[in-house]
Amino acid sequence: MMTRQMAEGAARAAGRPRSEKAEKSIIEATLELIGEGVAVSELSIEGIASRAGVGKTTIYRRWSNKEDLVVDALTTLKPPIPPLEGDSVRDDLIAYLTVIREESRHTHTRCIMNIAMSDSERHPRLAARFDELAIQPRRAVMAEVLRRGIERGELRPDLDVEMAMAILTGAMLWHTKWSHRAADLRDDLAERIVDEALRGFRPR
Amino acid sequence: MMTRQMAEGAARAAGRPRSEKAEKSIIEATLELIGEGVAVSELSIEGIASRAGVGKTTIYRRWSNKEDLVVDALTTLKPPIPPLEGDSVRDDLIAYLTVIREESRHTHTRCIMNIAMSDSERHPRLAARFDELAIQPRRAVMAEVLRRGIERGELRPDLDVEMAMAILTGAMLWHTKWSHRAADLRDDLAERIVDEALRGFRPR
DNA sequence: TCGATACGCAACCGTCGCGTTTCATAATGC
DNA sequence: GCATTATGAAACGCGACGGTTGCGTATCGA
Repeated sequence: MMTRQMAEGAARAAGRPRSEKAEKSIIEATLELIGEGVAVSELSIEGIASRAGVGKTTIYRRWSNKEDLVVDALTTLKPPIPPLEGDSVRDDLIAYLTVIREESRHTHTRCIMNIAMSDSERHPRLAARFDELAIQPRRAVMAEVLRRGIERGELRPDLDVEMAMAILTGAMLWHTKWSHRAADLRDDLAERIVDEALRGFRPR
Repeated sequence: MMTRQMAEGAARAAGRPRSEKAEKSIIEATLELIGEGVAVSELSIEGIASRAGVGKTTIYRRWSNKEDLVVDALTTLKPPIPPLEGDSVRDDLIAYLTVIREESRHTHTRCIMNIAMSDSERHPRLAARFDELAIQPRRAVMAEVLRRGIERGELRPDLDVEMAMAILTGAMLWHTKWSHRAADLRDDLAERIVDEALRGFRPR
């Protein structure tokens, strides 16, 4: 991994090997802090070290700067992509949006998203990583659902898949971010979004 | 203004009055820095003072902390809401989304939005202010357009206005934030979003 | 056993921002 | 003129953090 500090391949293990546990707890602490709403610029190596029960040295030995560490930390995020094999496009989309909604309920996810969005200007590498790990896989899943729907004849053959994804995902994000009336966040939100959107997506 | 440091009403002007110019340049500098992508947590009074050509004292005399200052700065934002009196819902919506799109092209707007979104967890007052000044007026305009459309019979009478707004605005935000293919950001983006969305919004 | 490397910890220096104070100066009312 | 208040500039002590170094210890291969 480019961002890592040497001691990966060659190097010959001559002395005490690096503690796998230390590394894990460092990354864990980093993700925890991020999950608690600490912005990248506010993350301090000292804070991470103390949270991880680790010396600063141990961190600097592995990563030469904060951004490298955060990039590696994000890498460990394995977003669970739900398998969508329902009977209909409607079922799959509702299941998908429900997952998105549940995720964005948790502060952890929200903070990570915030970082991805707000620090994207100043930390393009972070943004790229986040996109690669979190956004793209979901896009792929959703695109596949929509394509299947087109094949099955549930959706218009000329449907712009990208546009459809933007409408569905955008509507959900908008609601979870800016909704002001509790009524808009009812449990059937995903269902209502999908039903409204599908009106225009189905063949006429 | 609650957040302001006294010397507003009573107090009797006994000595040298506070410089109106200094106050303006402080707020201006604050907005400039925010516009350049500096997060609230990274904003420093010193930085603002030096940018504004002002002593720190002058700032502390007026605001007791950073957040108060930023709140006041945001207050001066007067988002221009375009008058939407087109011939059709389609025209109005396209005009509206085009404005949103143009705004989000400019780094200034993007950064302010970033702050509003990412700092909303830690600075609820900021988020509330931003919502009041930037979000709500736009929501109102768009809701009015949609309601007019319903009255005119251009839109389904049972259309959920909130949902429609979420779909339209969400789709545009999603595109401008996460779009990866240049093709998705073509000049006719607003038009394409509106046309796709309206398919489901019109009476059948 | 020995050399090498990693470990946690503490100390270190340099930088930066905060919030305060002091200073000479400028603008106002009496 | 005189008292009063504001101004920009500079400096203060303080704490947080970065990044480095040394210490004593732990864990590896040879």
